[in-house]
Amino acid sequence: MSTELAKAYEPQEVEKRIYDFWMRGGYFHAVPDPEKQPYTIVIPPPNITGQLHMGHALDETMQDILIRFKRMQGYSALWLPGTDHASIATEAKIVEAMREEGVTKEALGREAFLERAWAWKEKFGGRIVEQLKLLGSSCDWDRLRFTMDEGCSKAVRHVFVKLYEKGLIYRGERIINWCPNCCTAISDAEVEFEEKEGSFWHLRYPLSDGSGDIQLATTRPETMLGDTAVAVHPEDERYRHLVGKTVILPLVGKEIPIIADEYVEMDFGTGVVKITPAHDPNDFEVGKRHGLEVINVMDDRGVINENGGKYQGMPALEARKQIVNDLDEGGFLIKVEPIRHNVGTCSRCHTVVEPRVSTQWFVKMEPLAKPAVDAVKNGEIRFIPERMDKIYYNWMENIKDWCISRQLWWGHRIPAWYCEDCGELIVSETEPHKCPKCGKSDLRQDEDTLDTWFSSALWPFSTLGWPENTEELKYFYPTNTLVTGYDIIFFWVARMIFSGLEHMGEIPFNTVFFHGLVRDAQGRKMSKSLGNGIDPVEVIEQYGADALRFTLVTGNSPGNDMRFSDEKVAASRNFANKLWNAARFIHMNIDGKEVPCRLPEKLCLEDKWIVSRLNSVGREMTENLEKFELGIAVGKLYDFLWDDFCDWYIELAKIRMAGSEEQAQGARQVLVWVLDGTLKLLHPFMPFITEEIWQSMPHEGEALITALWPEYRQDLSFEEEEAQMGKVMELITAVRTRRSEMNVPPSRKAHLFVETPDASAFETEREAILRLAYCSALEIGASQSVPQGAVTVVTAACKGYLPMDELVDKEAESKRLQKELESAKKQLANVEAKLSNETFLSKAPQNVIDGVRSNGDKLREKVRMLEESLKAFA
RNA sequence: GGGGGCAUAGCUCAGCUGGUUAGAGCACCUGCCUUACAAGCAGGGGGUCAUAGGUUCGAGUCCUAUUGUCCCCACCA
Repeated sequence: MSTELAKAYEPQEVEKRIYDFWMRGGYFHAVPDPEKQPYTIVIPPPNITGQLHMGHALDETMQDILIRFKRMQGYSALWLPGTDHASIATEAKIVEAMREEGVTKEALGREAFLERAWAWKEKFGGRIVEQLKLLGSSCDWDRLRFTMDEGCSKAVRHVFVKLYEKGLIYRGERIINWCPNCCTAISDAEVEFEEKEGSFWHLRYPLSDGSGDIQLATTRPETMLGDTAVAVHPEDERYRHLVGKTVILPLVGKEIPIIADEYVEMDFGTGVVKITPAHDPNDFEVGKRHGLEVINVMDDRGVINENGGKYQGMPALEARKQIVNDLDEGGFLIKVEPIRHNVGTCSRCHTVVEPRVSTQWFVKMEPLAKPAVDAVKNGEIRFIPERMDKIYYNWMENIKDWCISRQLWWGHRIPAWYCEDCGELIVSETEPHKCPKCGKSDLRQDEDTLDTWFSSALWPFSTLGWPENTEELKYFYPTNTLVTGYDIIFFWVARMIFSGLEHMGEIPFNTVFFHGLVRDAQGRKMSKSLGNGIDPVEVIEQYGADALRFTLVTGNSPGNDMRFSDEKVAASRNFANKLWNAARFIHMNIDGKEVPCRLPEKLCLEDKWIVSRLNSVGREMTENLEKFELGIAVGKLYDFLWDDFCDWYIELAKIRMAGSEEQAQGARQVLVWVLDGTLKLLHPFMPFITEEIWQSMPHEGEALITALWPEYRQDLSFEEEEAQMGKVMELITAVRTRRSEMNVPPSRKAHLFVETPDASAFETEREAILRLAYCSALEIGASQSVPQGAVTVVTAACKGYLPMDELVDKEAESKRLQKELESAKKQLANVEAKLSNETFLSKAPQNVIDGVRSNGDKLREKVRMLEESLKAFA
């Protein structure tokens, strides 16, 4: 960078070059280092099929900020990257691509399909990684992992076998959620309820003894083919006499019992429920209690099977039509009502889920959930924001067993084999060659694969080499912070917690930092169907990665959703540009000169002020960052850089640049030093521009990314000077305001008289006042004889007069002073009321009382001065 | 049915453990090309902090209720 460069910061060229520089330097690589403390973040692995979206951008930005911060603080900071195979999502995409070629999975066969899938992974798995780099993510790319790589797969098999042997994984026939489109079982967490318009069919089931009928209603008439009972509430007087009797199931002609079960709600509908154990979770439970037969009437594709009689071969919806029609003709249909009800859909494809009895693999959750709840309750793991605790408890405490088998090919194949000969089930980490029971070698591996979240649950330790006890695992586990969206607390966070506790005997991370969703400018969720998604890559191209990052963390608090708009990015870009130009200004003044990045021996008032401000901003930011208040932290630096450094300090420095060489050199060094500190504090948020500028400035060390984070220094805290400078700034602002109100252009300078009991600060900053308050001359003293009718400005520390008689509307000026006096008096009255309040004085902390007292003193002085000025008009 | 978030300037939002006169960005108004930056500079207007109670010396901040709004979980056939 040099002064010849563009007036505006151009990120496009800089970012690529700086990222290469970091990569070449190996700065992202973290190793176990006994001299340092470890700090670890594992990335929430993005799907290999995915493209970078704003959610990722937010997620990665937060992680990168934390990692860069910790790295600069001297930790061995590991950010471990990787990607997820996303079994169901990826398989669906591949199948879809194949359909366009006219190829089906079945025609291709398992092996050939998997070849395609791996090719797909090679082709697209790298894309998202490249996009993460555009954001500036300082991941340790040497450690890039994939949930289906050898190590992770080994961990998966190990865990499966271990849990099976402990009895925590079992295979069994249960009612599960079946997606007829994806053609696989899915877990409860993968079902999304959507409110849909439906119909409520009221039916009549005749009693077998011919004594009448019983009426009930259903939203899914096609399941009646599998009805094995009709249920009423045991205390329902209306039906008590019917319990134990049977009805003839219409269309099927089978005799089924009327049973009593408390599950039935008397007040809902007719108080009679048809029971279909094979196709409804509640009915399944009822069926178990009453020993009812379970008749599955649908196949994998949601087509009526051989149990459906004449309806066999019809897809469910078609069967529904036909059945309703037949019921009507048979006189079994009473009426049809429209109804809005919640329907479970597949979270991936939004097909209506079919509850269905099927043999699947499950993880027994209760024993795993308990310690996982305790870890959060006892504070070992902390959620930010805290309210996420409740969501977590609520889920974990009502958890059902986790269905982990999927009828898919892309994923970790279940390490279970069946002996074709004796039927023995063998669960093993490695492929068995003969049956341990009968000794035959005719073994067949289970066809199913595991839920994709089964492998991601192991991510914090499988990526560090587990089940081997590697150096990395010992050093970096447990990890420190997990950054993720609140939407995957169940899918992922909860499962990592119980997995870590179960397999490592230790929590996987101590803090979970949740962020919200990035919404569009109108507050809508970004989605493909709405077409309102904003591509982070395009934003980076237009405004730069730093501007995007800054936008994503500014002005929002943990766990809350945020709106994203072009205007916000533009504002962030402007901030980057502001910094760029401050650096250009400094270059103008130091290029060709010997200026070390070191404070000069002698600091003047404004130097001490800015140094002290930077010092305390640094301390506050450190505190904020440690509390994960990223937005607050960066906000403070924004104000410091823009308001204090640019608008005041640089303006003040210009005066000294034109002064003696000694003055100029002092200013140059302070400029360089303060900029250096600012760049360090800003680096985690805006890594590219800060590194670029830092490299061009006098500095110590080879890269900003590894520079030391500024520590608070007591010797650089100058409270008195900050107060003195404050007085001067207040006067300058007051004069500017008065001039502006009178529409006096800066070109028209005026004489300024300053009356103050303590002139020292004003004397010290004489030149600054002259220049920044647009003065032609300046007189400072304990008292001033001022020409009649001068404009008055009153601050807490002084009174200023501007003899601009001809511009002054005497009456208006008098009124204005009167108004200002009243306001000051009102405030003073407030303060005095407080100070005469005994309970306030006895109960409020001393520092608050002192604050009020000193404010009272200031106000009294101000009132006095205003009254005096007003007299001049009388 | 259960749980939670949000409600602060025209708009988008900050406001950490309660403590002087409630802030920012954008938008708006006025004046400035003051040789770092017009993506800028200097000023300005604009808020009874959703409503009603309560706790407290003191409430945007804590408690209760109400209204509006968004979300999560469960799910009635």
